[in-house]
Amino acid sequence: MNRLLIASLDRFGPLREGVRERLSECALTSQTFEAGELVVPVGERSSLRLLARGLAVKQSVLKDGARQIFGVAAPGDLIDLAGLFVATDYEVRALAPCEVRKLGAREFRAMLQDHASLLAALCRAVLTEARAQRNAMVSLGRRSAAARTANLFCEIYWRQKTLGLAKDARCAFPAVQGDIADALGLSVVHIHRVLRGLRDDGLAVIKNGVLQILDWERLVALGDFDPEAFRPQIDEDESAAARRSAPLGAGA
Amino acid sequence: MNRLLIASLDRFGPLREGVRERLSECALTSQTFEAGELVVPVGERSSLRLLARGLAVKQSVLKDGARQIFGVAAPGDLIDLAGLFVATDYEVRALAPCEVRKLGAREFRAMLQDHASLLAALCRAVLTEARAQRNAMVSLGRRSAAARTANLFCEIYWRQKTLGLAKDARCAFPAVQGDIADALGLSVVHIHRVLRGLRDDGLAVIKNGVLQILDWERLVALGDFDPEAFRPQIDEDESAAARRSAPLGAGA
DNA sequence: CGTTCGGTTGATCATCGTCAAGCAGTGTGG
DNA sequence: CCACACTGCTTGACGATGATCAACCGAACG
Repeated sequence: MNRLLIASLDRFGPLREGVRERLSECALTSQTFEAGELVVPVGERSSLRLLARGLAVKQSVLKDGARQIFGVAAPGDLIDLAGLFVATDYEVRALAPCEVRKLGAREFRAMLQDHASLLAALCRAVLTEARAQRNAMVSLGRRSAAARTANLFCEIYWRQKTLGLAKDARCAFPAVQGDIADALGLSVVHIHRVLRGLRDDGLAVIKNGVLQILDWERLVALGDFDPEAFRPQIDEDESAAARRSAPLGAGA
Repeated sequence: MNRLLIASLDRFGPLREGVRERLSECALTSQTFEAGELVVPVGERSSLRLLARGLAVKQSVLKDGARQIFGVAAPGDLIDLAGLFVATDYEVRALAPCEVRKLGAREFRAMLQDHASLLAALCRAVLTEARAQRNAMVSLGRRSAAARTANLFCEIYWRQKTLGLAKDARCAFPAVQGDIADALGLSVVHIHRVLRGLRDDGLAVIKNGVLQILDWERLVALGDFDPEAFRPQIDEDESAAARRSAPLGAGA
């Protein structure tokens, strides 16, 4: 039951052995959400929530009703890192039916006190999130509408592919055009035009919540995509050393 | 000599007493940079660098020569957090003459092993950076050129004011129009027009590297500025408890 | 004294947003 | 079974925001 959580934290590892045991003994509450439901509200205090299944977005709704999406969460992602020490400043909303596993706040905070390697893993997870955000900032600030869209499609596909969630150049992306618009700082109408452009040019198609990559190379070139921006920020030396001393990483 | 570093980390505290002692014994190398000089190159491995004096920007230069600025660093900021566990993905460049104090990588990493409270402080610092980035994402994605500029001016002024670096509604902001453009995802020409607009409307003026706020209320309203986005992500409960048990925070 | 850098201005143009309308699929209640 | 409403997609017309191009100015500097 906790294997996924441990494997996910291990992505940002190395986790010391004591933590794994302790984590595997923890009670996780599992919750499911329908598409469109609010998974984490703004102002929530974090309790280490893991997205186990489905897709969700981290977003903020502005005073004037506009929305900005900060990132898309895939299975294995910790979705309330922003609330680690204070209340979250964004909300999480399900894009598709989701399963979320949650560690109690008290238990979680107690573990943080005892286990530095857990804190280190979380720190790396936050760094990874920050890096992905910087990629999005480049898109928002300096890339054309088509390039932004291509970059987002590359991200969505690439991340799911590394999780084994893509096949035949297809993966899930159950976002409506309004979601894509709010992720890329564009209008719905314009997103529609860009989408048609990508389809006409044979780069990618999105249909019925499924993203199909037609020409990966050209999509990467158009979107200036760098997979490095989404790699977990693990320390190569340290993690290699840890793997030697404690063989067997709980595979993803 | 190390007092500033300790005070700065304490902003993200609480730091346990042992860490403070250990930090105060560490040798810091101090470096100065002229305006325009490269302070931290891309791909550098972090060694806990503190901006002690001056202003700098965190930025990335794209393949096509375009530039995106991710944030402005003020005195007391840790500027190479992105490289905590891997190589930095952005560079840091001095906006004004800067003084940077740097802890050696080996020493720093050794301390991280021993002192969980230092790691926690760094984690909070990273969370703070991530939150500021999200504010910038909202600007880039959903705010007009004038609102973006107003928001940036509010940030620059507010942060320096909380450090005691502003007086008479003035603070340092030695950025050329091209810098502001690259921070806000706009062109130099357009920034110039926005700047003139803000001046004509009596909101703010920037001249000779000095930002002068003329009407804070209206600037905040125009920029939809929320100071919360820049508050250090300390845990209110924990830090209060720590202050009780270990009175005396080395004041900023 | 020429060069460079930054600021300023105007003219023109492209990207993208807004408005408006129509269409398809889906669910709902009469 | 059939309006009806609702949501999301599509398309066109129009306009605004902001980019690009070009030129000039002033200050700093070698």
